[in-house]
Amino acid sequence: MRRHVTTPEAYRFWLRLADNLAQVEGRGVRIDKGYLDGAITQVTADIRALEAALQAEPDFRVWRRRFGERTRLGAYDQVAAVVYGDLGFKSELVTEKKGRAAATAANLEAVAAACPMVRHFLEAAKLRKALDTYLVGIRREMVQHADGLWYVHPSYNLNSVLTFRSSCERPNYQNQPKRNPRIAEIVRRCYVPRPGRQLGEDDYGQIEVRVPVPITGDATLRAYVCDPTKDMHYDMACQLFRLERPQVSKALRNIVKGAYVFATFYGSYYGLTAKDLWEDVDNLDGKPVRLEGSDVTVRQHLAALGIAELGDPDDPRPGTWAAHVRAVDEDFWGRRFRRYADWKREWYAAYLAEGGFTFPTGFAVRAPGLDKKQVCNAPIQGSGFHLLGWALCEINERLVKRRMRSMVIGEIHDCINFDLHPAERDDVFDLAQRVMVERIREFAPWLDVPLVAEPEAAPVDASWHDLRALKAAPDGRFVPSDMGKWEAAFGPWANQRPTESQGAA
DNA sequence: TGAACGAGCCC
DNA sequence: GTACGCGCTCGTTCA
Repeated sequence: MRRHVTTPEAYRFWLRLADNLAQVEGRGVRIDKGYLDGAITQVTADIRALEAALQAEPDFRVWRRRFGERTRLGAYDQVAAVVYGDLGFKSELVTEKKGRAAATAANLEAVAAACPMVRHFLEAAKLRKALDTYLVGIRREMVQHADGLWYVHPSYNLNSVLTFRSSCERPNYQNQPKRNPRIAEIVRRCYVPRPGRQLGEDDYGQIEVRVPVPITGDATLRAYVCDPTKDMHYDMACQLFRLERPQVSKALRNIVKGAYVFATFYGSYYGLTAKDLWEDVDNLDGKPVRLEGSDVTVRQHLAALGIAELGDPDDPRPGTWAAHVRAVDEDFWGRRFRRYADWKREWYAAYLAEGGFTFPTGFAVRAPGLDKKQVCNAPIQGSGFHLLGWALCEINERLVKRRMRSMVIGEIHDCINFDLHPAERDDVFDLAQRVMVERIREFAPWLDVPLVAEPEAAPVDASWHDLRALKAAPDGRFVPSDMGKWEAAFGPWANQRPTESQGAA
């Protein structure tokens, strides 16, 4: 029987990463204090306005009657008690421990159409999250440097995650809002580069799909990440919704990617994914999703095929959406990704027999009582982060050794964040490309699939919200992927050079 | 005062 | 038979 012991190389790598992340913490990320103070004032006022509108609704009298002086306009349990207890709406979801009607956005969204009070509550709740967790959280952690400017110093941990990823706190730089455009702008505009410089990122593309290829040996997954003409999210969208690829919009592909493909790889199943898909295609920011280049909604299209209802996920009757997604699940694991499914079974069985498992990066887990999902996800998520961590070490050490002015200022699991000197921008992205895509094989010789690095940059002196994708031009320089959009938004690309006083590199 | 809970944000 | 992976931070409630 194999004994699972972390290798000396893995220990050395972990200490090296701790050293490099300590340097990253020491530098910190600059904050636009003037903007932050203004944003706190503005968002506070916006919340007050929504609270006033909420209180003006007739339904609010019921809330007031129930809670009186204890009324808290932001309390989830209060709005749930009023809506599901007093106003007669039926709750679809219950809380985990106490089994009460859940006040989640997913549950309340169904009520909001008929109840303006709930609509105001949900809108205010989003802004409160932005204000309390993010804006006020940033201000609490902000310190002034000798240059007179303000910075936060997010702290990275390498000892708190089961899968040997990092975590981050005070503030958590790894969960700053991104998906909701309005909230993302409010918060990300706080983060700015040092004067005369620009923020940059380099992301590992699809790392969580590439890493399992050598681990599981799945040939279908290998083809998806090696053949640029293949796209598994489009393929799954076609299969799930019985469409041809030109009929699948980007929006529908993204829904399938998050609500089906990744969820299923992570261990979910049709009982949950069918419900999420059913709801998501009917409500993308309040609107139903339509077929590409057509007025027909996805729900209408399914109805025309004879699939008109979700059905009971626990007992799916033929002709329901749940039964259809169950059949897709069976095809997903039984045919399409058969080898991946076999690997999961074998990997978990070996864990039960041996009491542990070892990542390809040399990290060993010896812990009883882990379930199959944890055991199968850990080596993939953890190893993906280790690739990023090794690249961060190489890049940071090189930038320091060459006394470059550009610096690594953060890390978010599969991406590295930079504060760039404009004159060094191309050198940094070139270095990152070579380390992340080519030299990474020195660290991970087991990696037998190509990796891709996806660079992004914001204009000089612009905020984290203004990042845009770059691509390598034939001359080796990095230019905006969409030059037209860049220049429409930010002016001539030629302006993204160092100022006179900064000189050349 | 601290733990538990429920909620929402990220990859 | 399966039954969404890994984190951090917030406000409220309750002992």
